[in-house]
Amino acid sequence: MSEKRRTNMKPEARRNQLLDCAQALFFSKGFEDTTMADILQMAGVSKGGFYHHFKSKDELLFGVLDRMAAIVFGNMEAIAEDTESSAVERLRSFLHLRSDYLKQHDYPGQVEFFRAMNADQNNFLLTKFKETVMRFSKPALTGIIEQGCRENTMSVTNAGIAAEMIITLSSSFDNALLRAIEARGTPAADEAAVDLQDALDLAFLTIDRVLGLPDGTTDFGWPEAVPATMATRPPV
Amino acid sequence: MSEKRRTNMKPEARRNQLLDCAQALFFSKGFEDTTMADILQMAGVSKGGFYHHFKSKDELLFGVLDRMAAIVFGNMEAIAEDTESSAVERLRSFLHLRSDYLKQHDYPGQVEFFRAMNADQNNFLLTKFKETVMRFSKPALTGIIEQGCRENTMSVTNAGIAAEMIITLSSSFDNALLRAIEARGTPAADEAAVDLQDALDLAFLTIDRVLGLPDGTTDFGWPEAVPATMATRPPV
DNA sequence: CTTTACAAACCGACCGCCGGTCTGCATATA
DNA sequence: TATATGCAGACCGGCGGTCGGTTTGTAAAG
Repeated sequence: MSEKRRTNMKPEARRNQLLDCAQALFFSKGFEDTTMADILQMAGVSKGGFYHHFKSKDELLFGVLDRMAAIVFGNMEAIAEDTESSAVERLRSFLHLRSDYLKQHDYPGQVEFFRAMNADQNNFLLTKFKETVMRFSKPALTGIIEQGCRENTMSVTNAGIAAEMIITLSSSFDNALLRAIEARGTPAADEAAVDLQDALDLAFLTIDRVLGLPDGTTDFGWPEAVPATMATRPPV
Repeated sequence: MSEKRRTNMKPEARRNQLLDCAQALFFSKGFEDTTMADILQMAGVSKGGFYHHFKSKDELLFGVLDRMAAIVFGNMEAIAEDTESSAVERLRSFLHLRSDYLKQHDYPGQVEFFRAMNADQNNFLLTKFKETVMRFSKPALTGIIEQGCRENTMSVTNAGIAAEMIITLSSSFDNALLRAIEARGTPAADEAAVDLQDALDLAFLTIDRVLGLPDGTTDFGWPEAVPATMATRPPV
């Protein structure tokens, strides 16, 4: 009668499948609103099966983030190992990684993603995501700054601390971005767009000044970012 | 037989009592690890009684934070309404609110508090705390910066955005502070202390430069902060 | 080509707990 | 006594996680 189909898979394959399902669900429904039952149903595996591969739901999240980071920051190694270019050039490349990524992928989707990540229910996910970004990008940026100091184009007393500050700064305009996204299609949209542009400009101006570079050396790398953001469809 | 003691209280009194209990528990055990049962037991009230005054556990947290902020940022109004002093003086006063608070209260306790707040289980609490700080302090700081622009001592294009950035910056050394706290009593303590000092210095240097002030204009306001931190007792 | 043996993958009923609801009672005031 | 409201506590659905047991792949022994 009822077919009790069962598919044994190799550990790595099953692990990846579970990570796939979890990633899709976490980033659509949110971390807290995704239940183990959701994941199990989507993967077609039982509770016992799941907990054979992961020891908790949190670990599953960490697995997702680490896997993502490994992919997203793949380009970073090229910059990190680039010994030809000047420190300033490498810094600019580094800072453009984010905008390059945004431009190359479906931007409206990214905006929705950002919106979802900043909801209360995704607090934990967002924090862990930021931690992951910090972990993966700090070493490379530190190296760049150290090179800049050796070349006398940058001047800081502690490259690691400066790197940390810059990575923090890179998300200092998140608030403005979130407000701009929420303001799409409302009367407050124009003011929010100006604020967002100001926030972007100020963030990179600050990076210049922290490192002792001339104003205007660094930029977001996507001049049309603000209009592009405002042009995405507001949610119904 | 069993005495069914019951104490009807005035709504405001009961509300405050519940906030007191919740505050004590949230900041000792953490938000997620504090159950409703814990709070109810401590307050000596039933579930029905509690939910008559608050509609959820989250709302209780918001109540705690708002009440705290109203007290902690009480001093800020004096600065905000101070029309005598120069913008730079007011900025310095504003930035010293944090160190003044730390100095005046039991510092080892504050360190433990900070440590606890940064644990995973308090993620939500910490985020909401930061949001509250932002909400309460941004208007005052914006006003100060606007004054500074009028007086031509500061130069920014968007005072509100600059204020937001500075408030973000003020917690940019949280990472270094956390590492230093965790390193107390270990061989890595000295290096962590140097990093922390560097992070503090860089944060305020950055504030100077964001606002176009001479280097060294602003500071944390507590030169002995780092040794004082390292001297607190590490946990067993 | 079996048979046997064992580890690994997997199942799903079950558990403890948590935040929140609901019905109804106790108490203060008029 | 009538009414409003502070309050009690049994109850609920759902959650993440556990555990004893079953199925499956595999490889050595017969």
